[in-house]
Amino acid sequence: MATSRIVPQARFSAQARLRALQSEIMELILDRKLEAGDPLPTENELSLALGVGRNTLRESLKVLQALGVIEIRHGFGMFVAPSNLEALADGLSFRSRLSLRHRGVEALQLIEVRRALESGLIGGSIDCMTAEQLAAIDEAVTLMEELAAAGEDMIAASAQFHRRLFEPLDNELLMSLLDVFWSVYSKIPAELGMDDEGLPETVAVHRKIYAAVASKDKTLAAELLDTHFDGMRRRVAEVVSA
Amino acid sequence: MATSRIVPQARFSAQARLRALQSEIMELILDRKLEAGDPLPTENELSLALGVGRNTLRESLKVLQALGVIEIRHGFGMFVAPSNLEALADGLSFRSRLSLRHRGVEALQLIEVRRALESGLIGGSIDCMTAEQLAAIDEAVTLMEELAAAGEDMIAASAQFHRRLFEPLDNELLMSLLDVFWSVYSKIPAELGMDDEGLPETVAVHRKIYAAVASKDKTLAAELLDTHFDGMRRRVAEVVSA
DNA sequence: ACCGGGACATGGGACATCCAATATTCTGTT
DNA sequence: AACAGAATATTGGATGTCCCATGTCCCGGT
Repeated sequence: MATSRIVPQARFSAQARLRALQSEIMELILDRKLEAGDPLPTENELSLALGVGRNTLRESLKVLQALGVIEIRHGFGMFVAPSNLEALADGLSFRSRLSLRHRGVEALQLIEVRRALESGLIGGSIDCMTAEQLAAIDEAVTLMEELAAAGEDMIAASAQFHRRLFEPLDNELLMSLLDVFWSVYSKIPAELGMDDEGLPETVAVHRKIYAAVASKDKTLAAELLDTHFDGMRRRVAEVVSA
Repeated sequence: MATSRIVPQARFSAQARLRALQSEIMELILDRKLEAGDPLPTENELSLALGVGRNTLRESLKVLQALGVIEIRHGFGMFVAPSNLEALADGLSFRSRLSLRHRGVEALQLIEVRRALESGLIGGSIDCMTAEQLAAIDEAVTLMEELAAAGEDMIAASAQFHRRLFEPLDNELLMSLLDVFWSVYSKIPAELGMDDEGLPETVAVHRKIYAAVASKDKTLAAELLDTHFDGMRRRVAEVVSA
């Protein structure tokens, strides 16, 4: 191997090479102090700068796009993306669906993590909740009740409810995570052929949670969330084991 | 034939097309009832089956690889991947570094989420912890103490400690999330120019947490974790606001 | 009979070169 | 001044070609 190859990247495993390329692009963004919304060099410039073919570069760029690092606009250019973990939902969702074919372990894990997050953070959210935000939660519950009465799908309304529960924390990361979990969770009933989100009990629990939050009862709110997710967990477990 | 393909969802943005292609591949995996470790068709077969060029297909495949859906082995083939969210760390980590650069709010959000997760799940972990797992935690604390005494870097040891705390739950999703958070968190001190993980107080807190876990005191363990992360939060907040 | 090395087949990795699709920007006409 | 269409820049996608990594298998040596 004394033949010191001129090749930029040594003969590391292919996976490592691709990741290295991605890292290089990210470093380039950080080095040039680009911020969200700023344009990146064009594909041609980048492929030249990094010494790789445009096609190889594009593979990395698409990955970065999927990871939510950059935004690619056809015919215009590439830009540093604003925060959003949405893309991760695809991978997670796929994995959960795959797991549901066996014993649903991943789906159950997802619910467990979500339970810990929501019941663990509700206290802090109650602390800094404004009257308007409380009213927005009330509104979401009311919408759920109406949809449930009409027998319509209320998964989206439920998501909005949970989202608004934690808006006071002003924590984008948490919001993104909740969105991801929700988008995965929303596919579970369809995959299992169950329809539990429409149950009147579910709506009632949400109403109770709202009441607890409104009365600033952190312990009760946390408990209710716990039982809510516990119920979900049990239902999924039942269907899967059947 | 492929030429006169009327392109079902043609007029959607290119982004949507790429995502659709990824979905098609995932559907294909699910339809064929492939499980983790099973081989996928070759790139050529897939590009033929899906009616796209091999290059385009590869872009999607690389994305799926990054999302942890498939595993690509050079010269051998592609396989349905076992669980691993490691790749997601790249995106998260990048974004956090981007935000640390000016505001550091995301760092605070990250710590908050981590606090909720760990203090919310420690109880369940204590419930199903074996003697061996407890011993492993003890070992991790001891390692931290030794490293701290020697004045060496103990971030990795700290990560191992937290990881072992939640091993009893056997929740891969949680483990992956903790890894992600840790990989981001480990970059915070460097990015902000602080060096707090080496403090003797930190080690002492970890020892106390171990003691609480060993005595099955869920409440105390959760409290200690809370204060631990709260301390972190305060230190980061100081540096950021300075 | 057993072991090892090398040829071979398979399949992913990388690149160059087209051309198509599309968003922005400029320009010319009204 | 305002609008329509052309020019341009940039990404999207397809194809062909070659390279290289990995696994398999045969064949020869021991």
